[in-house]
Amino acid sequence: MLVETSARDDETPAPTCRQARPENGCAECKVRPISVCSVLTPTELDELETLGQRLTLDKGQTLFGQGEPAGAVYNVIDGTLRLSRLLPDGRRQVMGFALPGDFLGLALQDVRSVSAEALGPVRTCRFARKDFDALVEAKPHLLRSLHERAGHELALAQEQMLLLGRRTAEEKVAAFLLGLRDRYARTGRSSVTVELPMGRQDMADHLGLTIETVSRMLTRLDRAHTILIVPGGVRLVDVERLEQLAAT
Amino acid sequence: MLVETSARDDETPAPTCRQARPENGCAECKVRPISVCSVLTPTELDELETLGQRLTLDKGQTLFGQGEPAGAVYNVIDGTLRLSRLLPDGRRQVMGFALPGDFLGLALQDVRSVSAEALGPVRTCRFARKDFDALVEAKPHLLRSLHERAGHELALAQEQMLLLGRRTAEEKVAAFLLGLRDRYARTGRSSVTVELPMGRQDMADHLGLTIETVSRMLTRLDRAHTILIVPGGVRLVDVERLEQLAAT
DNA sequence: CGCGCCTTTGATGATCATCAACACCAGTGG
DNA sequence: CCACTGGTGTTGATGATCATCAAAGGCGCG
Repeated sequence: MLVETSARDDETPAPTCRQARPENGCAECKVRPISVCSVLTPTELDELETLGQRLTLDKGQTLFGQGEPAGAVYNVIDGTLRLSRLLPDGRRQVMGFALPGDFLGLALQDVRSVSAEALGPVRTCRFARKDFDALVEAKPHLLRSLHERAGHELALAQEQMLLLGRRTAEEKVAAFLLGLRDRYARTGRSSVTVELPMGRQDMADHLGLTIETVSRMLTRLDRAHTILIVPGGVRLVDVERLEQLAAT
Repeated sequence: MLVETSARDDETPAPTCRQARPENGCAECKVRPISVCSVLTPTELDELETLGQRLTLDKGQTLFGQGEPAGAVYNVIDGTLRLSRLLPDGRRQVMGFALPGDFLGLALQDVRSVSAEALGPVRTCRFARKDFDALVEAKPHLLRSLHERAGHELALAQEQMLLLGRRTAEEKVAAFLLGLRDRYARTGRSSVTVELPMGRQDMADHLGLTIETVSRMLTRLDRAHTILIVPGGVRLVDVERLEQLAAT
């Protein structure tokens, strides 16, 4: 989920991040085939390579914060980020999680509407808004690709609205697990074991529940042998039952 | 809210709709300045005019249904549409409402992910997907405009997720009324009286509540002199109080 | 070992859903 | 003219789901 906004001027460097040139070029980039870059020709990739900057975050670090000017866009290369919004009184809604291959800054807006925080070690490819805008201006097929991704985001957002508005706690958890499995599958990592890089509180804030309810629903599904809770994730034992719970 | 998908091949004509050539050209179109068409030059407008078709719906008629191939895109000229998604067991989530100036089919996808139904008499401008795609292909600035709108939709969708996941019933209703007022304001119709073309059930399905709760919250706000319920809508009496309830 | 953090589990309670009845209005036909 | 009907909205009584409050269990790490 890359629900994001974008920037106008150059950006204050992300507060606490190490930077480095990519150790290898875009041509060998692990996520190129599934990222926006997949629509670029080799020549265009060379162009892009001169603009991009590798940027690494450690667990808990903030890539950008809600309300900041959006001075850059990012490709996620490795790791997971939490995209969240805060209400003034501290209530939090997690809009989604960004996985490798996702693009942050799709909406090309000027102010961040969400914060992005690393859930573990994260590697990204950073482009200044100015540079990226020029590129988009010059390459309509890149814009087209961005727009297709935006359409996909919109669909995910709708799915999430349906979930938040009309599903029970158990259905929410089931749908979340299946959705995550599907996203992993599309990026190659297909498995009955679904890794959960986020904590229970993050899941709760994503599903509109409390941490206690998430925990209870997971143990309920576990006790019913629908899933099996394992360190760092869950194993989907009875996918059919999960799909029945999550029924679209 | 135009969260929508799009079409590939030509579309089966909307079930029960009268069709007619626009009685007057795009140049005089009431919503042109606020629609996607605002980015087109007079020459391009002429081009567009040969492609568009006026399409009128009566209250309750369906413009398109969830799961159908998306054979056309639409500009809403007049009236209000409800955009909704159904769960197999009948639970419904209203993703949003399309107002004059809104564009349906932003996402340029092949299958409709939501249904669009007229809440009253509606006039639209219809373009076959095929034609519109060709136009978008040829005019990058049109694509850019669509993308900007998509970004705006994404922001609205996020706002709605926050509302659905983390707000109380009273806050939901307050935020909904303010949001509607703001949308009316942007399209010119600014007023302290907010028209509510949708029924209570539609509001409930939009806010993740039941019809009874919506009704109760409205009367509660009315009794507290925060709003005044009037035929066909509400008058916002204490906007400050509403904003405090809706606090972003 | 012991401290901090996250998660789980239990007891209680509030919000909102459900069930039920009634009011209101428009349209229809006696 | 008015009773009748169906649709929509309001109000009240009751109840279920999920939040809140509280405490203990597990785990990594200094």
